[in-house]
Amino acid sequence: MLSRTEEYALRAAVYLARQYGTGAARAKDIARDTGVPANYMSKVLHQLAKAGIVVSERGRTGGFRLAAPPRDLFLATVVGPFEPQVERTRCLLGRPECSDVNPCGAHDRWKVIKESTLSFLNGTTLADVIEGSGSDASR
Amino acid sequence: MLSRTEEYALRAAVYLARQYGTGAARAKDIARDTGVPANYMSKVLHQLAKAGIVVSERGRTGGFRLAAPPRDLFLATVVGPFEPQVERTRCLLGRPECSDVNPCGAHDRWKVIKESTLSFLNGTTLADVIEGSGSDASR
DNA sequence: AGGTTACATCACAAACATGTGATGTTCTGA
DNA sequence: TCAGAACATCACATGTTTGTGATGTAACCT
Repeated sequence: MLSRTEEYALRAAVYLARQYGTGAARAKDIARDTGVPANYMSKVLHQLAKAGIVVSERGRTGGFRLAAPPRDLFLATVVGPFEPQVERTRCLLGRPECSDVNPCGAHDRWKVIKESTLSFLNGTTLADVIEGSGSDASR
Repeated sequence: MLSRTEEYALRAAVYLARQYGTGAARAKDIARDTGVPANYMSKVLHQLAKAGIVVSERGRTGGFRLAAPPRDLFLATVVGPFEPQVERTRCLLGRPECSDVNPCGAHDRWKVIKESTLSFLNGTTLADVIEGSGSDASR
């Protein structure tokens, strides 16, 4: 459902959320603890930094920190910089035009799936995830 | 959410469902009408044939037919031969162990998404799709 | 200051998905 | 029977994702 790279971004963000407020974490440690190749994780973290989701600090005491409290960061924000941009609206059956007004046979059902995925990503914060389960509706 | 190849398989299956009972359709025509590269579609159709979802016939009057009535073919069946097999159970946060008993912080919410996708694919037939919309619950 | 430690960046390789072209093989129908 | 039409198969090209290695650059600490 999500690309590997997107998952890696989530893992890093959750990792940083867990130790929010306790200083910067080194890319190498994040990579090791999340089971992601170190150099690859570096690039992912760099992209997250470029997107303003994490802050990087160089030098001896450097590393990465979340740019905002976990409560304010949604999964969609974390994953956003790695999304293909396109294709989210593509018709499942390949029709050039496929919309609510002019739907293909699978449009309505497929739309439910897409929207529940989006609302999961848009409605869940890093804080929600590190606190454990519990739905939006329950608070 | 689905790979391109999986979408191509769906397009072909829906195409064949639409003309179920009227004989075989040629790969070239299916490819043209669904907007898929002809040679690529050939390979997709061949895999569908190997999986027993469609039947191929050679020779002058040859082509592809569905191996069963549209009402009996679920989208999951069509897409199945192209699924990676793995990764469907992978933890979103990369934990080696992640299950209902021992869940990560995102497990429950993520599970809802995965299951709604699966129930869409497992609960929708080709007949449902060509008839237009209408949910399982409504019949 | 200068060395060490971190991130930043570049170059490239491997794996996979996707797409193209050519050729073989089987069946039909005249 | 045999030529044509269709699928079957092989070989390969392209593009993207994922992963690896080496080097550059900035900051800290002694």
